[in-house]
Amino acid sequence: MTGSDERNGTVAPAPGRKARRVKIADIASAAGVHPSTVSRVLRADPRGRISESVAERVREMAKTLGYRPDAVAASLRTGSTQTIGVIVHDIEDPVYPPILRGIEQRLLERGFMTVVGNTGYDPHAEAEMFEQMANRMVDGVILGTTRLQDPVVQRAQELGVPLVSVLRSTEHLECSAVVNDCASGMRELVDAVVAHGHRDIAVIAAPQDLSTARDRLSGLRAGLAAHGLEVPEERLFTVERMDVEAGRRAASTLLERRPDPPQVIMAVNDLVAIGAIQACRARGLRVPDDISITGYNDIPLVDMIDPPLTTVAMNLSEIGMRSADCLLDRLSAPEAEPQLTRVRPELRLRESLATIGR
Amino acid sequence: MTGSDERNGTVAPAPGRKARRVKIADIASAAGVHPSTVSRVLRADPRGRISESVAERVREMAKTLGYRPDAVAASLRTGSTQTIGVIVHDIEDPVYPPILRGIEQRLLERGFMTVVGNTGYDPHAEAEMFEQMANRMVDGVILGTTRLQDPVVQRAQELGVPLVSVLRSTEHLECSAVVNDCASGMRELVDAVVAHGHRDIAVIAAPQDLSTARDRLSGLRAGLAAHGLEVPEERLFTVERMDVEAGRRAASTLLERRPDPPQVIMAVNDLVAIGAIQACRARGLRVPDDISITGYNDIPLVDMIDPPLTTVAMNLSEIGMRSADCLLDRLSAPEAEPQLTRVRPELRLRESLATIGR
DNA sequence: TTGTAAGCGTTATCAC
DNA sequence: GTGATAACGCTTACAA
Repeated sequence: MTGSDERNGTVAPAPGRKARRVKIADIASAAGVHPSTVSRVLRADPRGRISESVAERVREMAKTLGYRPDAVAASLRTGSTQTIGVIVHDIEDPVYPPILRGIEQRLLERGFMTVVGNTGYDPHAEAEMFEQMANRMVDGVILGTTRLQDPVVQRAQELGVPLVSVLRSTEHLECSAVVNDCASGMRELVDAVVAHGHRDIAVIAAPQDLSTARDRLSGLRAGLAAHGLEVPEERLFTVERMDVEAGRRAASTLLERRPDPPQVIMAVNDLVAIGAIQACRARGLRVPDDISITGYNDIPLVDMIDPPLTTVAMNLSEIGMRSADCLLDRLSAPEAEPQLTRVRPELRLRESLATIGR
Repeated sequence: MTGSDERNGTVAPAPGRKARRVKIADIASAAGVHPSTVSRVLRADPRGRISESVAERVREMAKTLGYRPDAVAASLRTGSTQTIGVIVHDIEDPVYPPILRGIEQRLLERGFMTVVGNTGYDPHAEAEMFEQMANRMVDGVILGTTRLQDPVVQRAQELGVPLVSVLRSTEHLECSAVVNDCASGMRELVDAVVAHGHRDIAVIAAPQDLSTARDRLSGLRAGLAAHGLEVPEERLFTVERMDVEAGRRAASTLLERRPDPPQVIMAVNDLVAIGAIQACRARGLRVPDDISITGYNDIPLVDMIDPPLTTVAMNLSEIGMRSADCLLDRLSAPEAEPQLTRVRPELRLRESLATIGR
């Protein structure tokens, strides 16, 4: 029974299906006014002032007839769909859901809907998806798959499609971006690692064509440099994809290569860190007694794994909301200069990082 | 450079912005044919057969001018947006991303886009969201928030909007649904619990207005009955929301109520189970030495927590794909009878379930 | 095989 | 204040 009273007055469509949809013209003739008047009333158009009596009658009629505006027709006329597109690599990657939630929440407040597309890490799919969305279905795009040089960003400029990059940015900030402040997060993490007595540090990084991966590595190096340390060549490894399996393989390689394991493995993200933990265990190392591991992201449940993972928590839903704000700004001011917004993350110290007696 | 050759022939819009968008009429006059001919060529309309020479010329022109079809205009004309809506409670709930991925993947293959909406567990938001989507923006809806009696399902019928329920179903199958086979999953789990020697079993269930919650509880009872067991009133608890916090509170209450803890707590899902683990620990109980815990869902990382959680893995992406298939079927055959599809889950035995010596 | 013309439902811009 | 009218860009009978 909840909410059913909201539909009071709605004429149930005759059981003989497919009741023709009520349109503005129907309301107009029922209320004895012109369609344009109805339109003005329903959109509360501030220009054409309508007498309250007519407005009342029209609203009444609209409700009685069960009028539902046709968003497609309105879009064709106005050139705006009140919809924005979000492109992500893989919605199962735990960084995306909180971002999407932030985006969606903010957009909904402003009357926008959100269409989502997965690329499955395929640049071709990404381009294709963008084209589809750009074909007038969306008013703008939030790109969560941005590479340092990204053809999609360029294409968006060609087409004049408002675009904001989220989570990553392009090399020369060709478009506005809202990112995590990876460098500062990494520095805090490095400070903690060093403060725990670690000196022999191995790193599992990711391909440097992603700004996140690059910022994390450079932040890490900067942090170490501040302590007079560095990452020797043979302690630096790279994964192609940032998942558990890749982390496991990289850590295995890492542990094979030298007889003595490092004191700590700093992974480019939590999934890779988890893979590293598994690889260490597989070789009989205890974590964190024999070797410490750090991640990045603080994805759900990493505080519950064994051992709880030391990591850096991005403020993902905030990043999402900011990117939505940013896109909405661009819709109203398309010519504005691209802006880079950095959202600060927070260090999460947990048991996977042990203190080393010196 | 990848893929840029695909845009060969595209005339870069003059730097003097806002190049008017190329439309079918432009191609028509450029190619010296009628717009309708262009339309037929571009949609590869099988009826109006076009001479290959004209077709060739038109395609050529379209490419040269950088034509991009206007999806909105086409939708207004055809009445189809090639878009479907998915409504979920909270995209951060880990059950949804794999489902969305399955849905999106399948729909994309068939040329559909996916718009997603979060309700935040608010029935009013759910109804609102459905109305928005139904206002001609989508060809159909996949509902992931279905309650046993769901006004949205009824509303979809009124409006003639094709709708498929995913993950849950309505009481009397008013619409097609693709669900996990909760009952059979629970039975398998109960068999395992009993086989491990447990007899004193506490249950944290969820409100029975969700079909999943109901099916799990009835499956659990049926499973126990098969072993001549039951859940006494004082061992049955209910959480309002299925998250960690609620699980923690329920388990605390449970442990307070009787001096002796049960041998095992079977939680309605993994998050609740994790809350239960935390509550047990907070009261000084070791898991699984002093008390066993089981979950349901096998969300990411529950195999990595301490202790690894015994649970049941739904086949979520398959559920997603099937629901997409089901919706597409309904688009072509709207009058078909509602179908219930059950997808079988798999038991995941892990350390959180200990063997009890008898 | 191709052209003609009539919309799809809405809103913007005029007039009155 | 309200009405008339013309698009928005595309598709599709129907004609030729």
